Amino acid sequence: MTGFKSDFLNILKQRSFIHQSSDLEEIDQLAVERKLSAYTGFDCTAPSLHIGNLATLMILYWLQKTGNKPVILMGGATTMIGDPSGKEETRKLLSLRKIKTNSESIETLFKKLFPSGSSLQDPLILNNEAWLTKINYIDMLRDIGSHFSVNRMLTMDSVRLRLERQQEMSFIEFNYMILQAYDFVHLARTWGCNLQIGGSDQWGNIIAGMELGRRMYALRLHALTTPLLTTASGEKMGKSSGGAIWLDPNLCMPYAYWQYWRNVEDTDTPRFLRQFTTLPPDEINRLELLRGTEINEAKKILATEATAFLHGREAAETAAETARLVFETRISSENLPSINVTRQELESGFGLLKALVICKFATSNSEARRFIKGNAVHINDRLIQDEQHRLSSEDADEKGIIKLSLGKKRHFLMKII
RNA sequence: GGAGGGAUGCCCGAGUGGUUAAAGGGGACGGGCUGUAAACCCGUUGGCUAUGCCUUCGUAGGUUCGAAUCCUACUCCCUCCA
Repeated sequence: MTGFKSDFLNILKQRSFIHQSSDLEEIDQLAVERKLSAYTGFDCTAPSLHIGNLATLMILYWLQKTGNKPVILMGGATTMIGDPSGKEETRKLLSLRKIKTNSESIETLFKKLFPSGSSLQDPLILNNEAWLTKINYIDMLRDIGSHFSVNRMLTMDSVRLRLERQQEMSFIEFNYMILQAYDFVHLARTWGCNLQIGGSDQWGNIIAGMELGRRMYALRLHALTTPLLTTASGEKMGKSSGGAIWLDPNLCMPYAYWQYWRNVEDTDTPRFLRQFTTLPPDEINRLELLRGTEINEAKKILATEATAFLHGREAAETAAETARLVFETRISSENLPSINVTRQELESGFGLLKALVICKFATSNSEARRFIKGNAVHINDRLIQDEQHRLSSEDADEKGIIKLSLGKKRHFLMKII
């Protein structure tokens, strides 16, 4: 019904992943013949990817699932330059060491998400450091630079928007596009890549690569971008409660990740179900029709499925169960974040303020005081208004657990041992 | 190389000698209403051993009873001219 011959494009269409593309018919044909080899490049500006990267990851997942080959490119070298696309100002240059540790930590995610067997569809994980750092400047200018028109580059959004706003654009950033274009051509020649996938802000960089391939070697390369992810209220996705939602479980626990999806806006739920779960379309259609409070059922499924995709089924079920106990039965689950406290430590006087700082609800005693003043702090569901309160075994339940709560949603356990 | 403008809290931005821990807005967080939603209303948004003390308006000095505000030097950014 969606009109493509390949499963790959049909799925992408159904799940609203296609924003812009080069010749879809050709991509369709390649996918049918299982000759599609698509790459996405990832910046190494942070130690983990975040929710904003998820759409491209999902596409790579479907690509592999439908019998084509995903190629993941770590931007070890391009991160040294800094992509100006979609950014209002120059990003500070990262130290080479930082980039290295970032790329290593991101790579572990890919190894987990795209396990290798020994088939043709095994993912390829590469780092452009391998070739870009070996380039000689004069050769580069003669072989590659000569194919680029500055006139044309100035019309690209990444450059044009900066110029129009009279914002600084350094020469190093101006070159970013050329390096990414070269990456595409290199991957095409060396590994047979014929498609590049990216967020919508990558369109200019991607077609620069397509054009370079055509000019240098008459290659037929293709482009596909995903819509920029925003929430219904128009915010960039992935920002919440003071920061990005990271994909690395060490930076964002599965429980917190589950909570993020549980708390999305109603109007986003159907789209997120399609994009970030692998549920069959029938099931999604059914969930989309839920309205009012029933939509909470859909959100729970969204949370569990999205978490399962990233952290595995078991972690997702645990998170779901923890949430169910905490929110629906008010029993504190053992799986909430916690620390152990000895009875001795407790008896020697354990201030509530200190406890709130330890469990990271507050960053200072002053902030903890403010929370208490604002009626935000509960111990075992009992409102505490005395900032001098000292924790004791009397605060614990029969199992010897003290549950600290900040607001309705954040809980932390202190287990007396 | 010459001339001018600027740097304020998470971000934007007002303030040009005392009532300024610094207006206003945004964001974030908390409370209320709800459905762990949105919208809306209210509150908070430097630190501490806390009716007080300490630190903060690019950096380092100085003037003054008193400085984000005045002076000097330095650093960085921007605009115009060459």
